[in-house]
Amino acid sequence: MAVTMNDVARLAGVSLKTVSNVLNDYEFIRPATKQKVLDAIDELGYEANLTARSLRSGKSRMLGLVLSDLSAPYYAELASRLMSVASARGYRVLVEQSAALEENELSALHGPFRQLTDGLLFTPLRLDPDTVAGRRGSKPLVMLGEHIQDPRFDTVTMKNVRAAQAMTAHLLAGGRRRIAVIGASAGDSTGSPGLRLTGYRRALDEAGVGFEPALIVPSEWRRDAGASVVEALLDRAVPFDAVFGLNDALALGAMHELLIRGVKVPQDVAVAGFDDIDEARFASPSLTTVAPGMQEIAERSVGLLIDRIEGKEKSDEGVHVEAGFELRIRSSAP
Amino acid sequence: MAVTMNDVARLAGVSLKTVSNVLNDYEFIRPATKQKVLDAIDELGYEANLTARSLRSGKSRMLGLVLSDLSAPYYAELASRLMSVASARGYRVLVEQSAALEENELSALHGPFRQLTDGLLFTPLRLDPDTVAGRRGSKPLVMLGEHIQDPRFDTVTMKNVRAAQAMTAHLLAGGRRRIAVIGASAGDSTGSPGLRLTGYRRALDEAGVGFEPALIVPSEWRRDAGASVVEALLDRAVPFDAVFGLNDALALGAMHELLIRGVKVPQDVAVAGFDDIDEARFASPSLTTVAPGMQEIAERSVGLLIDRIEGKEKSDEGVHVEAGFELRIRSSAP
DNA sequence: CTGAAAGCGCTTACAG
DNA sequence: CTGAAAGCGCTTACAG
Repeated sequence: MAVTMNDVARLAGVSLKTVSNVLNDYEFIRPATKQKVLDAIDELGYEANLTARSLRSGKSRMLGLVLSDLSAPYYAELASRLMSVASARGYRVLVEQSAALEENELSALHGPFRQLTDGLLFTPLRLDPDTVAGRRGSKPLVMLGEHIQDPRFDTVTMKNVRAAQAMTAHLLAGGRRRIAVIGASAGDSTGSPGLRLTGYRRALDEAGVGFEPALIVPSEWRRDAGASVVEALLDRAVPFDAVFGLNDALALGAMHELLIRGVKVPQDVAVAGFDDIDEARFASPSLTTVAPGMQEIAERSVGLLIDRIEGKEKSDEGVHVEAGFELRIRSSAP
Repeated sequence: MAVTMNDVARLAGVSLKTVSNVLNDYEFIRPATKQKVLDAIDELGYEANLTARSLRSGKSRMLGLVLSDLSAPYYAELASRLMSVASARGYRVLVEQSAALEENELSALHGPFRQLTDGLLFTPLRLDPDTVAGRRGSKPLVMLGEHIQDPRFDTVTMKNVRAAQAMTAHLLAGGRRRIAVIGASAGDSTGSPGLRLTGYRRALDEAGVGFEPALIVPSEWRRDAGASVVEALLDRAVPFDAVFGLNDALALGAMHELLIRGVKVPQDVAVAGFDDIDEARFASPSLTTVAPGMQEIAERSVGLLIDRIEGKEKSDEGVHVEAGFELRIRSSAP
């Protein structure tokens, strides 16, 4: 059997409560008593049982993280940083993949996953705000991303509109006039696709360039899907002189297909992405993209969630954080 | 307060034990009784408290996964699959990043992380076998990878030597004679670098090509490190006509640097990698690499670990699984 | 088949 | 500053 607090108390010749006091850094404790307890802990190799602590205190010091697919590079890099930040504050992160399925998002929101964790970092792709509001339970919840924009929720997001606008302006400044957008539908106005498309349209308006729906192509945000879309565009003979992929994975897939088809990047077609995943820097040609302040997103979201859990953030309304961004101009769209 | 089993028992008019029996699928239970309990559960929206269950039963239905860095693409893809496989068997995965630091590996092996989980999928990069054997505790442990090769441990690994040999033979068959290996030191013979280097040497021997230590360059297995190594090689004017990167990330970084320096791939220098991450297919040129049976590794390792946890695998000795591999011949080394 | 009781290992009022 | 006791919500022998 494992060593318990009782064993420690017995060896140190004190009560259970005193051991608990030492473990929880209670301050009014005689140094000699504390030392006896510490010695006993050391001698027995005692380690607190986190499950028991969790049952009694109602806190697990675990954060939940729900995202669609951990193997998508943006999520992998984000999850890695979230875990590091959480770890520095004494929390672990339990990840759940939703596969972008509504039922999985729902069960992550109010199922057993939820009671295992003290708070949730939630990246829904399907659920609507009212459903989330209805099922959110009483534990803290921080929304990551922009699928749900609702003042009721704490949210950490990025400057999607302005970043996409800046990137489009950059492409226009380079003389591109027929910029295909991959990863959104022409009618989108909400969520990451819609916001980024809005930024694109604003830049077009500012430059006096007409919006052409045929250049807006929906796609999953994956490499293979980006490649397929370019294939279709080329086969349909829609002329375009730039591709703005709404995330890097998709942009890299698109670029791959262009190069295979003998289209020169950036000479014939410039390519830009969004996310600045590590892969973007090392692609050939290296990918021009938007760096959305991932470290800032990680720090602010974990910080906000833990502050809610620990009662340090008490605002009645949702707290809204928008991380900064930078354009990374590289060879694919100089 | 949350709904408890007591509330369910009261509403259903049965004892606690009966509710527990229903929840745990005990078979000898009157259908009518069972229905009453099920109705009460439904009416109250009862959900079992996993922490309490875990404290009492000693099982958390969580698997630990320790790896150096979740943002490395191979680990991200592997973790994603491990989580899916575990989920299908009713387990969650709690991930811990070690940053390839010995102290982190140690604390993951026998610290609080360990008691939270029923078993561990462990990818150590620093610890030696005796240390692991001494601190492994009593819970099941499955080693992933080849840093530790020791009959005492359950291990799931890949055919490193034969795969590297096959890839090297492929490069030799393409007429390459000066194949630089990036990611190992000339003296390595164990661990992933050592085993893959051994395969390389065997292929050289078989072809009667001499081994040249100057062509073996150590490097972290990351894109940026791969790029730096190529920079150094070119600056030192070491002639080479192929690069075998011991993982894909590094190979892709190396390829990027070659292309920037005006070296043609594959005409001047062929490039091959190891892992077949999704990125390899969409690189330009697409990367020739080894597909190490990642899905098989995920299924076998999770399966073995859960079988150990549930007592279905009782072998006294370590079970050893070696997943198959395939060469993926693409444009970077046709 | 079902019930009453003990106990997993902690934390937390409550006394003193 | 410290002790004795209760209780978090389950599961599991033990009776019946």
